[in-house]
Amino acid sequence: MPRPAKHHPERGDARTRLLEAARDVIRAKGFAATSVDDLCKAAGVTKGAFFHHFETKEALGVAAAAYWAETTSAFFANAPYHRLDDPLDRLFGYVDFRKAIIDGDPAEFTCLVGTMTQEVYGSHPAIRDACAASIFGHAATLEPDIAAAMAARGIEADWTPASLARHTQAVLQGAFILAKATGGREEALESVDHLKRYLTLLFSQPRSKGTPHDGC
Amino acid sequence: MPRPAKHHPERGDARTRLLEAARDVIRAKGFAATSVDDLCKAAGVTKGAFFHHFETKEALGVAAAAYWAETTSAFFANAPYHRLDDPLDRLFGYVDFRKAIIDGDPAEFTCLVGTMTQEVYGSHPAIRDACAASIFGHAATLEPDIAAAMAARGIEADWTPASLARHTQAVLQGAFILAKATGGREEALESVDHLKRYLTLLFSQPRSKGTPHDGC
DNA sequence: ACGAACATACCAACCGCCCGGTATGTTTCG
DNA sequence: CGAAACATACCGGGCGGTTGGTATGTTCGT
Repeated sequence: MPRPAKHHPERGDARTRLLEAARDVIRAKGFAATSVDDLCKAAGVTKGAFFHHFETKEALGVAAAAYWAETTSAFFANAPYHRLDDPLDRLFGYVDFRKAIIDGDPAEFTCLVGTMTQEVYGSHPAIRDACAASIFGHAATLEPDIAAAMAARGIEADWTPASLARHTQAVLQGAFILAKATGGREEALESVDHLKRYLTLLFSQPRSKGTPHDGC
Repeated sequence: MPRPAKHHPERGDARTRLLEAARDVIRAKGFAATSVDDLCKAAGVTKGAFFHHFETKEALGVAAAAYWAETTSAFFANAPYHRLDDPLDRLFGYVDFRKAIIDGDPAEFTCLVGTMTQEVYGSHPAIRDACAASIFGHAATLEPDIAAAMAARGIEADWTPASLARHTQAVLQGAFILAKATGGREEALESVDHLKRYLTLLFSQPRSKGTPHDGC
C-alpha cells in the first residue's frame, strides 16, 4: 500500500512532505503535543490535504514510523562501513557511524520511533507496533555481522547475536534520553563509548562465557 | 517552599493524591496526552483543587518529577543491597535490584522522568530540568560504590565512575523503551543482563585500559 | 478568653480557544 | 471528461485555565 505519487515528481508531494514534517516536528515536540495544524504548517499544506492522505492522526503516526523505517534502513544500508572485510570491523563501524551522526540538536539525531514508542505505547497500539517493527527490524540487520564475528573468533557465549543486537539499540535509545535531559550530546557519546568497550571486551576473549558475576 | 500540610493529616491530602495520580497516569499515557481532568478523576479531586495546588499543568509536571525523585531515592536508599560489604557486590546488588523490580506492566516498572524527558524536552524546559535532576541525581548515588570497587581492585581505566553510573541509567532507560515496544519485560531483562556482563568484564581484569578497538 | 480578621483547602460551574475531523469545493493531470 | 490531489470553511467537543464560593482552621488584638 505504498504511495505511487507519480503525478507530481517536480517537488515532493504533500504526503511525503507531511511525513518529513512529522519526522522533524514530532521529534522536537512529541506526538501528542504535535497538532495536525502544526504538521500542515510545517509541510506547507492544508488540513484538507492531510486528511486526504491520512484517515486519522494516528494513521499518520503509523505511516511516519514506516517512513522512518524505510529511510533509515536505506541510510544505513548505504553507509561505508559495510565495505569492511571483517564482520567485527563492520560491527564497530556501525557503532562509530552511530556516534558520528550524533551531532547538532537532539531533535536532529534522536530516534523518532523510540520517542513515539515511549509516548503512545499505552494509547495507540497501532503506532507502537509500527515503531517496534522499525526498532527490531533495524536491530536484526546487525545480527549477521555479530554471528559472523562470533564464528570467526570462536566465541561461545551465553548470549545470542539477536540479544546483543537488541542491546545496542537499548544503549542508543537510552543515550538519547540522557542527551535530551541535558540538551547536549556528550552523555550520549559517553554511553556509546561504553557500548564499544563492552563489544571490545566481549570479542577479545575467545571462549568466554562472560564469567558472569552470578548465574545471570 | 515545600508543603507543610499539617492541617488535614487525616487522609492523603489532595496534592499528594494528585502527584501519585500523575505518577501512574503519565507513565501509562504520557504527559501531553494526560489531561488535567484525567488527573483529577484519578486523584478523586476537582479541578479547583488542582489549580489551587499547581499554577499550571507544567508546574504539576515539575512537581511530579520532584516527587518521583524523592520517593525513588528513599526507595533505593532502603534497599537491602546497601548492607553488603564489598562495594562491587553492592553495585551488582543494585543492578539485580533493578532487575527484580522489572515486573508486571511496563507502566508499573518504567521510569516517569525518563518518559517525560523524551516527551517534553523541547516544549517544557522546566519539566525537562526537573527530570534531568532526578536521573543524574540517582546516577550519582552509584558513583561512590563504583569508585570504591575500582580502588579495591586496582582498576585504572579510561572511564570515570560518573560516566559508568550514567551508562547504567542509559541502559535501563533504553531497556524500558524496548519493553514498551514489545509490551513485555524480557527484552528489558536481557539488556540489563548485558549490562551485568559488561560490569563483570570491566571489573575482572585488574589494570585494564579496556583495550579499546580504536582510540575511542 | 474570645471573636473578628485572615489564611488554607477545596468545590462546582463556567469560558474561550484550539483540537481532530468533516463537508464541500476547486485545480490538475492522464 | 473523470478522478485523484489538493484547498476553504466550518463544526462539536474537550482542553487548560478562571471565577466565585464554602468550610475549616489559625492568628491576634483586646
